[in-house]
Amino acid sequence: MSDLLQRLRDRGWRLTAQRRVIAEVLDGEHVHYTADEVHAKAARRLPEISRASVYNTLGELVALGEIVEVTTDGRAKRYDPNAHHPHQHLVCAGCGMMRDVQLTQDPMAALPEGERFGFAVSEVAVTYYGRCPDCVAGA
Amino acid sequence: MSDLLQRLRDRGWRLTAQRRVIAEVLDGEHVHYTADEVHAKAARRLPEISRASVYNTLGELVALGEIVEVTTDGRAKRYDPNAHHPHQHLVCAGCGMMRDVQLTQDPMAALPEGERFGFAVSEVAVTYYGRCPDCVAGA
DNA sequence: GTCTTGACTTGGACATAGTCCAATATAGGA
DNA sequence: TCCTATATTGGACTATGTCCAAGTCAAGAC
Repeated sequence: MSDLLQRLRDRGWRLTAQRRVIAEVLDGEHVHYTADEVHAKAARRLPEISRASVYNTLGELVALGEIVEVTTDGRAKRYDPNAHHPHQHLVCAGCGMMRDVQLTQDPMAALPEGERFGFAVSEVAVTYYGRCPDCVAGA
Repeated sequence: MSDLLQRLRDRGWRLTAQRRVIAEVLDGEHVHYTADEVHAKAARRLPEISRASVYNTLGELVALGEIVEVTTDGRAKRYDPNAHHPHQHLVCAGCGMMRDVQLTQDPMAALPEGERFGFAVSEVAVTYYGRCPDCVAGA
């Protein structure tokens, strides 16, 4: 993620303070923040940053393939900066916490040709649901 | 689905006109309506039905395991009455249309023990994304 | 058939997540 | 330093979903 700003500059992005702060917030190992969480964390460094800029920037980063939008429940979308390493997600049904997981089989291979109904299938998302150790202990 | 009303009655449900109409709307082969779509279709038969009743009834049916709530994008949740036959979903990124699909491998088997991080994993959802024949032709 | 009662329904206010837009500010090239 | 296309801003607006007090009604008791 450290060279993200360089890649964006190479693509003709204007490097504003807002974009820089948002990129910094997303820089981390197992980060899956909602747009509002990104906004709150960004605002600690740049108090006047607007929600609109956060939504704009996240949308642009998704379009560029630098981050991935993840929807697990019907709540807020989360943004996953680990876009360059294919992986799936494990979600706690209690607290919503998310972890990246690696599968031993390619899920795309599990969908036979006869079940594609003429679709041009391009992506697959696998989400596991359960209770994290904290929520199991708490319940 | 035809015996759904009987099952509900057996569980002590009051059989109201609203619940009957909602159950009828959900009765179909490959139906994946949003709550608002269910409300619109129900209102054609029972014009005074309220949105609150639709949300209440759908929530109760989900809790009873008679239908399954499906979230694919960040938009409205969809409700899948095909709850008694395990399956996954294929979604058109263009128009949002959904199909049920059967996989050749159990996706739960693809998550090794070492990737469970102490979670009590109970469910898995696999969603394939692509473009349906109509959207491919239209684009 | 009528009564009774607790479960169900209703409309509207409220909450949350996200989008849109016109006015303003600014990064970066000339 | 200036210019201008691009980015940011606040606030209004939309979509989806939740909550609640008041009124209604299904179905068991008689």
